[in-house]
Amino acid sequence: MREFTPAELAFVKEFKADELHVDAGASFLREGASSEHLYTVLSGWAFRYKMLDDGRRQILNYALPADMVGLQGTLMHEMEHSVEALTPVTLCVFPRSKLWDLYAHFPSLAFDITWLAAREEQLIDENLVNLGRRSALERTAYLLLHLFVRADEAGLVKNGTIQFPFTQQHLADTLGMSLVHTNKTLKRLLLATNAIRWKDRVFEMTNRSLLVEIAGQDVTPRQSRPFI
Amino acid sequence: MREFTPAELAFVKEFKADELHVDAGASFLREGASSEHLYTVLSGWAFRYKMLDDGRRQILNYALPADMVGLQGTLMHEMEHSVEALTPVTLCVFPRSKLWDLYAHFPSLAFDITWLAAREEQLIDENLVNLGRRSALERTAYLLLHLFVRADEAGLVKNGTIQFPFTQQHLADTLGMSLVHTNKTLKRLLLATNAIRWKDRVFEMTNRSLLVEIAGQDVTPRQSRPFI
DNA sequence: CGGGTTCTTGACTAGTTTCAAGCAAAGTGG
DNA sequence: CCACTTTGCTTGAAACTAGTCAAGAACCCG
Repeated sequence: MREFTPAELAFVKEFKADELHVDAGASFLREGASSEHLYTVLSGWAFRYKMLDDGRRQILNYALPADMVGLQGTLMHEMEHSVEALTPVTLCVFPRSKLWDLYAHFPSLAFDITWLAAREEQLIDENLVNLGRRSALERTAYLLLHLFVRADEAGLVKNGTIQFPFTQQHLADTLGMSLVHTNKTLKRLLLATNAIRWKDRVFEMTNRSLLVEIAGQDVTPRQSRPFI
Repeated sequence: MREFTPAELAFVKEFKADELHVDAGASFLREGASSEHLYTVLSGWAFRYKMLDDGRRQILNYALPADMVGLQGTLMHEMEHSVEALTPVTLCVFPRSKLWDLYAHFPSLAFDITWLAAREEQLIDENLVNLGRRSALERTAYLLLHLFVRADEAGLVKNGTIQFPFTQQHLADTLGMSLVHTNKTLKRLLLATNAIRWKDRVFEMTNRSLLVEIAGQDVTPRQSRPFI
């Protein structure tokens, strides 16, 4: 992450109106609502999702510490997706009203926000390829790889191991598959290959290169990124 | 689209380094390349896509007049997707080097760029839900609705009719389905419902509300948008 | 120790891909 | 102007993949 100038730092400090704690399972941004705020995740996992009228849910992406959510709602009239806390989450709150000041006076920060938006788009693009063009097994392997790398970037991996807050239902809703089929695919991945371990909310990649081979493509971590 | 101030207008004019013509079928931005330029589509259709190593292709989204492509490649080190002209396309070229000047001196334009990025994200989000959670029939109906509305926004619809440049392979690669199944689904949509007509590259929506009913959700057009 | 949520499994059904072949329209070159 | 090739569309059958239903096991929490 790049260094701030003192002026930027002062502004960002003031920009940060508040800190917000959200319980696991609570949606703090909702589709259809016009959001007054923009958030940066300081700790915990959240996910962006959309629901269809009949209850089908699609998880679009996950947000980890240093990720920003709610920009769409701030720029457009209303949110087109919801965001739910997967674990207890701490958020940094930016009032929408100050976003314009930021653009007017701190172009470097404005640039960073655009960077973050472009990065988010990149992640969804990858997810889209995953759903559209990969088989269930490849898809699942790729998602796990993706989540592992992102958790690693956020510093959540400790000796090859992460605290993994997902239920299989979450993965199913991310992968666009049914719960049952996700379970069976996961089992195939676990037993047949032994490339991963996942038990009691703890996830471990025991054979990364094998997982990469199954996924058909590696996921490379970001070198640097802005943090606002 | 909002009005520019004279100063903005002057800058944008100068910013526009060049105009570029691309033949149908040519990829003018490529995954893995570091792009020196940012483009705005002035006329024609293009599409963003990603390829897997074995040749599978996923189309991520389409770009119509007034849409911007290549922002990711300008901000990041390299492009993570390619862009191909679907019809002959006219592009407006912005040199990457001037993007920073734009942010520094024209915050309103910077804001517009962020708006466009957020809008693009919104579209991919919708596409993701479509692939992940809708059946083949719903999915196809929704895509056609989506394309029709966007073409309409861009002023390409003339008495309920558009020049439709897609092959069924394009739709298949957008929908994440095989060509054969796309063909059969399309036929089901055509015959069983009579909600659309598509022949000789000309597309017509003969029964919009029925199509909406099949898709399970309507697509509402944008009211206003920036254009750079 | 319940009672709820999550995970697991098998059997059955529905949806989708693959393969293969034929057709139609458009484009190319002798 | 007519073979000939190419590209895109269409169709049926067979094989495979994924979803649904149902029920039981395991786990977690108060």
